[in-house]
Amino acid sequence: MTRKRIEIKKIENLSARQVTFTKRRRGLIKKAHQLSTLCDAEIALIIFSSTGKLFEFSSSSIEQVIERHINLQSEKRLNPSSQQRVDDIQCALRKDLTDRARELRHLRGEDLHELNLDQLNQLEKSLEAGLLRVSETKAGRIMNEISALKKKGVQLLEENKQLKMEAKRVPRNNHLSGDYDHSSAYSNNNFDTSLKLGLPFPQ
Amino acid sequence: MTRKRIEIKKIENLSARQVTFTKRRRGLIKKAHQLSTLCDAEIALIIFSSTGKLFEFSSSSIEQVIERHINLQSEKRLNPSSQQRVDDIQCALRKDLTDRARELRHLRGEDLHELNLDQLNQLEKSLEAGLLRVSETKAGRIMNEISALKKKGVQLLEENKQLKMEAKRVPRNNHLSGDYDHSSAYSNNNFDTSLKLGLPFPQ
DNA sequence: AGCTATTTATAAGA
DNA sequence: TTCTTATAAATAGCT
Repeated sequence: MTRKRIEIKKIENLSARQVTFTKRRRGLIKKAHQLSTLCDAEIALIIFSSTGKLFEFSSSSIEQVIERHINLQSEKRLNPSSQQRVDDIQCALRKDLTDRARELRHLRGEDLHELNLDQLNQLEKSLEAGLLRVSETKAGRIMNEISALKKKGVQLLEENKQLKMEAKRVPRNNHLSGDYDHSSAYSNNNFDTSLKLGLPFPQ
Repeated sequence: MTRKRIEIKKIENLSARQVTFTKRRRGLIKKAHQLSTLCDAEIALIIFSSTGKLFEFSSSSIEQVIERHINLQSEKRLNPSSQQRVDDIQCALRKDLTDRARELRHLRGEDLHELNLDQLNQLEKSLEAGLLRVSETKAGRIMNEISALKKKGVQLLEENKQLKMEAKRVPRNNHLSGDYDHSSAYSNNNFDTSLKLGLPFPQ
């Protein structure tokens, strides 16, 4: 609907998806409001983001609209008792849980026999994309840690110099330990960070 | 929104209202569908016309979306007397669900900022392992398909030979088409299976 | 969060 | 109701 026409299928890029979700969600709710006002309609709109966050709009009480909807539907199936409803909820929850568990198993490479070649291909692509992102994030994190450590090293070095200068000026009356020169440990800018970070590879 | 801008208030003219209702209802449902598809959101849309007619859209089961909505709202009220145990169960289920959702997002490389370096390392290892298994499974599947195709090829070749021999014995009174030698298509054991399987790479 | 170039949606008219 | 069209509104890609 703008700079470029887009295909209506899941937006793979996370941040783009989030931006679009925010924009279109607002648009959708606005349209729902307009329709209810213009045409005197009763509307309930429930939106769960992929992260599980809830957004909703309703021309009146959303409960009321849902109630009305349920009534209409359940003239066929008897008005479900509250116990029945609780059971339904648990059933739905369990189903969601099972679905996600299956998805997780597949992502871990388990129960792959359930999948056909197309699905395997898709899974493989998804894993590759995820792995790429994780690796990139990790690399960024490591670089940050290295920078931080280097900075700290320089700081310590400075501090050390200061201390030594002061020590020269002041006659030493006490011989506290730990007073030797640490600078050599930091003089090499490429000191081994991997040990401190528990990395799988040395720098 | 078109020939003329209209004010968002109830359309008094009945037929104009009905026309607008029809058009905008379609538009709204279309937008809801697009949002659910583009952003992987779960959406339920319930519309009652002023005449009481019901229209609805839902990305999955509308009941399921409503259940989910009710769940969130009704943790507070909903037979709070006896159902503490039920609530506990649901609470646990929902927690599981959230945990798994988070895990899935991480495996897809989303929301990685939540993780520390150790967790990222672990995640990376898990993804690598999963990817390896998927790739292996896929390779195995492909090999099977290739074997099956080869076997089929050999079979056809045999059949073809048989037919040709019979054709020689029997004086040909009819000249049905499709009677030429297919064997060349299969004589090369390394014929390109990837085309038939729609693989991302040629063998 | 804003900004536009475009795409969509749609009010009015046929 | 359906189609057409002029115009308003929504929004994808950028910044």
